Amino acid sequence: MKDVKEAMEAFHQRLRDAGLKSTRQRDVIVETFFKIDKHISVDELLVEARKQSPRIGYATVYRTMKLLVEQGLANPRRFDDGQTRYDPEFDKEQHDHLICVDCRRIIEFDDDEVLARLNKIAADHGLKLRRRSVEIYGECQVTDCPHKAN
Amino acid sequence: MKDVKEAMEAFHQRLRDAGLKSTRQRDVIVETFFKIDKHISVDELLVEARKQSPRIGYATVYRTMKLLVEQGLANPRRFDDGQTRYDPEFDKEQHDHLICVDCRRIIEFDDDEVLARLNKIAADHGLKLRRRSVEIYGECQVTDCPHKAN
DNA sequence: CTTCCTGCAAAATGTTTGCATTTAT
DNA sequence: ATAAATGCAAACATTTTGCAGGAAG
Repeated sequence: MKDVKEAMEAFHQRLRDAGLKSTRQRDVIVETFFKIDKHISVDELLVEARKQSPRIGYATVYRTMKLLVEQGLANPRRFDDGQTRYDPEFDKEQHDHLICVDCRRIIEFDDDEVLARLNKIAADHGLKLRRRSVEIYGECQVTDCPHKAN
Repeated sequence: MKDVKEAMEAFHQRLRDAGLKSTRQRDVIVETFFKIDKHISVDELLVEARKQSPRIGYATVYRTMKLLVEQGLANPRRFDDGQTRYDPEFDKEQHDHLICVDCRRIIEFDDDEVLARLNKIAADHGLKLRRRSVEIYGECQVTDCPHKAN
């Protein structure tokens, strides 16, 4: 997320629009989420948020992330490790993921050619593409993968 | 799966190669899995398998599916509904999925152009594609979607 | 007769919910 | 004042594990 302030404003606007309340906990969680700007899990987010506000509980993080998803500001992702992770989704194209099976490194990509083709495939089946999820799992061919030895 | 017999033979061969045992339960589960040939969940598989062998437990189904996955005869999939489902993977190209968000219908597809592009993307990042997961979520544009009304 | 497998129940995850209390509007 | 949010613990759903007994090689 390039502009955390902008994201927070969008968030507050959505809260107002929905008649929901702005609270310290939500602000801490959401701001942490946008600042970190990586594929963060609820566990990790809780740890970070507690540095700001130590009494925050799991439930609040879950509820806040659900809210962000509903408001279109975050996307839940589930890769191969059983944890739901979240991506900021604000002023940004949807993107896809390349995951190293050796070190679990996650690389984002966005490829017009793939997307165009997926649109065509959907259309050929009478559907309109609303959302897609493209993940490539690969193994390192170079020696820069820190966990390659495993 | 076109040829269940062939699939079972492959399964038994893998068991032998790995020094594992062939049991009634495994046979029932695996044969059911290959016969059904759809994206089946553990729950559904257990129900079906118990028609053949009523005392089969959850754990055995989980363990058998894990085994099939390890042996490369099944692929776990997780779409948007929180359940792990399995696809047979035998003598068959890996394929991808188009999911109708209105009726949850799942259409399989396999597109060389997409695959070629994904291979290139992986290579460009120094990885070798080992596996991919491509899902398109779309909404019906025609009137043949049974749950469109929802 | 040894090793592996099964079924059960218990444990371990990850996530959601109910409720009394607190907080924002 | 009212409605919504929090934190805690309990409930849930799914998957994994420990173990005693049973079956396969």
